[in-house]
Amino acid sequence: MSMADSVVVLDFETTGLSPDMGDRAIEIGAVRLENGEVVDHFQELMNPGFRISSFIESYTGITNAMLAGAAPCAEVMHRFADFVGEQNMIAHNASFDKRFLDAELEAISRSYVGEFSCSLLASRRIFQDAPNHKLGTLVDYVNLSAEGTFHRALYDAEMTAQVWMIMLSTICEQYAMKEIPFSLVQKLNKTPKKSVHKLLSQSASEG
DNA sequence: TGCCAGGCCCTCTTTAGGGCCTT
Repeated sequence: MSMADSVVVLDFETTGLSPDMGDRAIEIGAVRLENGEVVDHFQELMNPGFRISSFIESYTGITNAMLAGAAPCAEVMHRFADFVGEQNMIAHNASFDKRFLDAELEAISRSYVGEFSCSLLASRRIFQDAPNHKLGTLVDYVNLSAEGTFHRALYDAEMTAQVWMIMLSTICEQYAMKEIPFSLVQKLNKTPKKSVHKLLSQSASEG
């Protein structure tokens, strides 16, 4: 895996489900993967400028008291944009995190050039026998030891990264491939389930 | 103030509905 194939696995905690409805990020966590290893990480709380609901406090464990002392979203997102650089990104249900990344970066007139791939869409194709494809379920399914707290940004990003790497290893073993280019995972994300085997077989035979 | 999404995927589908995922 070359430098160009290193990726940032990220996860947002937010005030709700939709930036279009006024929801904001309250925490960003991320790890950078190179050669199948975590080589860097990022985690910061950020103050959205208003009180978060008791539901979000209990869901995430992030309290209004914790956010009162946090830097504003704008300041944190500038640092995160620098962390991401030009790299591609992965998230579990990437469409969710992408919406918040887009909204928070637009608010500070920053942008990114990397592309997203989704571990949820990939797992639905590769781990078709999993009971469901929630992150916590997949962590159990691939026999990872879960010794942290879910619904905190860095921990969820770390777990997503571990599940992601096991997914790639599973593909490599089943199809005798040495590496999985990011472009192939993006194709996989959009391939109908019934065509996944054909896609991976052809990719393997093309070297 | 309070409203509260959206993309994917299946099926009893395509003139649609509902479950799964994310906070």
